Amino acid sequence: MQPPFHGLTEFVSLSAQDIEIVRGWLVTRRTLPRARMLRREGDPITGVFFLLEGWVCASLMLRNGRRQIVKVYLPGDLLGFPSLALPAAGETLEAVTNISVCTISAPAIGKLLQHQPRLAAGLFLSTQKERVALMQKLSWVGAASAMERLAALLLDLLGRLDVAGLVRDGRFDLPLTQAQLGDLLGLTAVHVNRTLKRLDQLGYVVRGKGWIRIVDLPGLESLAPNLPPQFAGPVAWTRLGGGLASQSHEVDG
Amino acid sequence: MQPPFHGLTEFVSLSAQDIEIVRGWLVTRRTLPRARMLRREGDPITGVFFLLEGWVCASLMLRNGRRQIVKVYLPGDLLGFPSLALPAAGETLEAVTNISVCTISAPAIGKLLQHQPRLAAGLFLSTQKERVALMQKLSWVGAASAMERLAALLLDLLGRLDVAGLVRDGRFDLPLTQAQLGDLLGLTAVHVNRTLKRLDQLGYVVRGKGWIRIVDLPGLESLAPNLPPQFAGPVAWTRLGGGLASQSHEVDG
DNA sequence: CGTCCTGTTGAATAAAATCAACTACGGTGG
DNA sequence: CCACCGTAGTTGATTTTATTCAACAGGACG
Repeated sequence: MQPPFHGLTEFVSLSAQDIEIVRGWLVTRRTLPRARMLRREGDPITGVFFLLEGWVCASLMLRNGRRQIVKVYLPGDLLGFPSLALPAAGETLEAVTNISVCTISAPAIGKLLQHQPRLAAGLFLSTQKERVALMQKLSWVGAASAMERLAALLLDLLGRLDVAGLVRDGRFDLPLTQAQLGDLLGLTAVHVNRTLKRLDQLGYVVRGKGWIRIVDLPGLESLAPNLPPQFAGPVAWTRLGGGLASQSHEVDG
Repeated sequence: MQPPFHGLTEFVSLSAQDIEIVRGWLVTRRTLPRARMLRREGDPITGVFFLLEGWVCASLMLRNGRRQIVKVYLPGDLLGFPSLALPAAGETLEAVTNISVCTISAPAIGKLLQHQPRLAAGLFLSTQKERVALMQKLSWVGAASAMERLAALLLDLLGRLDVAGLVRDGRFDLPLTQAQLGDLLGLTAVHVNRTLKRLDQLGYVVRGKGWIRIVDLPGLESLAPNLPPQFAGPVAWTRLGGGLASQSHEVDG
């Protein structure tokens, strides 16, 4: 299987050395079974992960006993970056399915940030993209009804899985339990169940065990409170592919 | 007034050239009145902002007519980075109070990412910190009661304003209206009002017009669903202050 | 064959939203 | 100077949405 590098080359074109480094990550590849924790909140920070196959979710535990899943990671995603700013992990990373991941040590990231400006810029922009996605998720949970949240989530997953080549005829695997969907959207499992049933009855989706099919895409899109943002792509505002520009600290108002 | 650079030096020590660049930002300083938009969702991306004085909030509009404030920025914060990954702004930036800001053009950020590895690494980690904060906010909105959300928000503001030297005896200015607090926490203004009143009556806080005082800090902390995370600080996992290390793509499992 | 997990459904309950007044306040303009 | 208006805060009554509690069905798995 071709490693899913689409996320890394989205914003910048990598140098030969960059590519060599990324390929180097692959030697750490290993598989983990469903429900295994890659890390728990509070664990010391060892590094980050590159997900090759399967689904992973990042979650926070709250003192009131509830948990919030803050992100579902799909093949090609980089995991664990937020905790780099912390002395101990701020998020639990749990395999939702059997997965295949690579490990990248924190010092390796440090060296990369110092010596591989292209790759570093790519990671930087990729991180900003994650922030945008997180902001949108916050807007779903904070300001949308259960139906709107579910519609937005399904569209988000559809788009991201499509990029990874994991959608056929609008149908994709959905390995999350309804309880996990609830933790993700700030709803109870019971309410997720009722809402999914309603989406089904209204003809938006068809459900099977472990999968779902989007039947009425325009309908779902009109239900969703916002659409997945368009990203800038490699021809961004900065000529990161260009030669060495002047180092003057150019500033304008 | 000393410019609030505490956020920039939190993770890395800057080189002389880095510092020169940051000081260069200050020449773009300007003031804007309360309620002025720095940018609207959909505007073309010109660059990012460095907030010197006042409060700014970043928000998303939803199609259902509601809006979600995703972040309140305080003096010393860098604004607008997430939209660098987008062709058009993904967030509206609005001055909550009269403010003083600097502008940094997108190409300037691009050059910085290529040629100033220290500063770039500092911005990178600062961005990860923002992600952690956003993840926590998502957990409040998705999995906490109105009282818990308000307690967590007040503690967050207290801590951040304290760093900026804007707290005296537990009291700080709170220029947000109750409607804005509602948009921030995923509640209605009416419910924010009732909840604040309850926090007051229970002896956690004292309110005045435009300010609030935290009277029972331990009490509020026990109410909050999670505490502000500790950040790694300048002695992080990576020797960004050290000399040039080998460029080998070090990886471990 | 039993047990656990996941999904499903119903009934009762709780939390927050909605609707509607009303107050206080600051600014604006006559 | 004062009347007026819009904004922000407050409170009560009612409704909606989602939660909670409870029970049961189907499958997977040991």
